Amino acid sequence: MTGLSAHTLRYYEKVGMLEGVSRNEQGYRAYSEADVSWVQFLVILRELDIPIREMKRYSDLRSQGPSTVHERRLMLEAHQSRVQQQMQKLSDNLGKIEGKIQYYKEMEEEVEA
Amino acid sequence: MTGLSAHTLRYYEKVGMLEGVSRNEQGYRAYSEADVSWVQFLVILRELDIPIREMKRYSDLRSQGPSTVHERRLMLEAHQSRVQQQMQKLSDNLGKIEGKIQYYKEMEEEVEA
DNA sequence: GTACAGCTTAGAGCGCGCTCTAATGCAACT
DNA sequence: AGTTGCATTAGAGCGCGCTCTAAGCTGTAC
Repeated sequence: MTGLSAHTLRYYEKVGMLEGVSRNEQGYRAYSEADVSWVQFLVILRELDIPIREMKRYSDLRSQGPSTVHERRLMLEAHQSRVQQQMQKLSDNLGKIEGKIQYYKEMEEEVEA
Repeated sequence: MTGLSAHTLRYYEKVGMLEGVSRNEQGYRAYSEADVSWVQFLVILRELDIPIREMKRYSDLRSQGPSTVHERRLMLEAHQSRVQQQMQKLSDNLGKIEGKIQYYKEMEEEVEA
């Protein structure tokens, strides 16, 4: 449901980003819908290249309740602008690569001609 | 000039992405302008998250001369489309984060009110 | 003369984010 | 009763891309 392996879910729990997962009679984990949504959000953060310790920090704030909403927003905004810069950089570099590709295409045509 | 540390330049040389750097009388490396341009290109590839072994493969092709131009272009095009997809994903995820930020803003306003 | 800065090398070490192992236990199927 | 399959845990291991160490050599400044 989240695309993460069981191993990775255990790991996320171990580092403290995933707390309060309930257990069934046999002691097996029973993930709630809320757990799944939370992990899905963690996956988004991970895909934005946010380091585990930042995700952990965010989790801790979330556990502390609504009083931390402002700080959480600041964190998200900081990463938002970081990712925007990264995308700009990727775009610039893609442009340079595109130039090289065009150059190679010309070379290939000359060889054919 | 490239933003890389001396250690990293040695490392790139060791893994075979940077060959034929000439030496002066004392056996010290003397990087040519061509060397610098090449390293700057490697830095672009690295910033596009191209793995070292791919960069090494590209270097090997380059060493083999103009006959490998076509294959080099294919490699660049493959990474180009991969990066484009990655940027799309980043953009999607930024949208989700933006939604959360707006939600937090509303929560903060309600607390104030 | 000697201290210092900066180069050389092979190889060790590190931080990250998983990923896997090994030993054990429980539940269901044959 | 035995086999299979999936869960549990603590902790080890891995691949990546550096990053640093240690020991030694050379040229320059004082």
